[in-house]
Amino acid sequence: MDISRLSAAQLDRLHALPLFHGLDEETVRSLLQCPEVTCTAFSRDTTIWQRACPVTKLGLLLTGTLRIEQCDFWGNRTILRLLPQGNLFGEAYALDSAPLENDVVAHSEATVVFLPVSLLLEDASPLPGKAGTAIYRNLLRIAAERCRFLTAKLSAMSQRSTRDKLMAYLSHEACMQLSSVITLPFSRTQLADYLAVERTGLYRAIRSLEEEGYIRAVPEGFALLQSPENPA
Amino acid sequence: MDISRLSAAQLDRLHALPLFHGLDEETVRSLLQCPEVTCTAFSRDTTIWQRACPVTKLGLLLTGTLRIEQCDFWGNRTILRLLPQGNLFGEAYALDSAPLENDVVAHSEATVVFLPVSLLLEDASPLPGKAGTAIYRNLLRIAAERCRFLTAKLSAMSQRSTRDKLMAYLSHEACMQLSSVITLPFSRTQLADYLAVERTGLYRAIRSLEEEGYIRAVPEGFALLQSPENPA
DNA sequence: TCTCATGTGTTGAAAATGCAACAGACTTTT
DNA sequence: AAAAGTCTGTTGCATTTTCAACACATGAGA
Repeated sequence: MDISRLSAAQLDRLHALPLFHGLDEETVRSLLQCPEVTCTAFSRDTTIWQRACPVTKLGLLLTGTLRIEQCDFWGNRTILRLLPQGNLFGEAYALDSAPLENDVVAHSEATVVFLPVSLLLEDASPLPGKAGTAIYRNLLRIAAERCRFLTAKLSAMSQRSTRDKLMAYLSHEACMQLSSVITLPFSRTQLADYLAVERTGLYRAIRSLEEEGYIRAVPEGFALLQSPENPA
Repeated sequence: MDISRLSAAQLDRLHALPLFHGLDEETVRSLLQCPEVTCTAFSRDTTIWQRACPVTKLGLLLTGTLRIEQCDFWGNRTILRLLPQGNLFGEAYALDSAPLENDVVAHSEATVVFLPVSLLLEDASPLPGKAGTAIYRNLLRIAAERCRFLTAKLSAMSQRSTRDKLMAYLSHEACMQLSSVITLPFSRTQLADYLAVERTGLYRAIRSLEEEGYIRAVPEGFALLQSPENPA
């Protein structure tokens, strides 16, 4: 699919991505019109990239959802995460010329814009100096944010029990949302998947924390209580 | 402590860091001699950075070990990880002006060189054009590698059982080491901490995988077997 | 309206995990 | 050479987690 066939709304959405922050519209447009920039539509369950393949392009997921999968040594497949619309993917591999460690599959119909890293980073980049620096800075921001997110998740997941994972997660969310009353971005079922615990076990943990007065369920989320209030 | 009081060996070690890859010695030396670059010695258990403080410098751990800690909403402290000599730290926060989410403490006596990000990234950076680009590229590489590492660890930790965490870890190591016979970088006790599982549970998992013929213990590591060889 | 699918919340029983305690091998210190 | 410390590997037992099976509410579609 040709990049020029994208709708104006799609181009606007592309331009609004954090990757292009600080770049003027004209620069982005001319970048996207380079012949090396491609746009492909994938139908459901099509493999976009496979493990071990060298990644030289950044992927910009314009529409649809992708699935990051992994097969282990013995052939067992796991779904690592779903990538919603608007996300950048592959940057951790493309920026470091590292072989891909998992498979990227279209989870629904999806449209992806591929941007060769050489266009952005090489000395041959067509970007004028200022714009090149802005892209670098944006990429660094994106990578830094990803690291912080992964570290936070890892610190919750390092807890031994479901109960402690939940507490770590809530605690972190309270910091992020700057409030001791927090709104969950997930359903409870999704929260269980996110924390990689059994849904039913999560319910049990919620109940016991409530009974001990550490948290209180509120619509859409939880309130964190400073110390046990109504000990049984 | 003045940067100029560092020994030649220490300067060499600094220069060899991935952050300065591709930069000539002269550039690195002049960068380090900027008055904004500082070097501090910390004694054991001193807090270097505290949660929520704005981080504007990269830390280069020249000697010693640091400890990354976290306190949750209810005051429980956890050690997230230890940072060995030679590591860069704080970059995920400094590069994105994000407030720190945990505490950094000297685990042993430690020497740290602080490099304000403004020296590296701002338009006012004293680095000549080429060198500035090289630093950007190095920072991106470092961040990308960190992301890949964290993602890999997260994918092992997302497994529900100790057994599956171990299999995921071994499977990944086999890929990295390009061999089905892998060398562990840890003792088994450390491996248990790394995977955030009980040491004794890990032993049980190892035994059962061995009995079922999936793996075989070899000196310093494990051999992965394609399929059950000696089913009980 | 009825059905089908999906999310919520609960439970009992089986299996896995975490904990505490132990014995042996090996090092370092005294 | 004895003592103290650390790392390995094992086990029993209490607790937690998972699994499978429920009942119930809600929303979409026929």
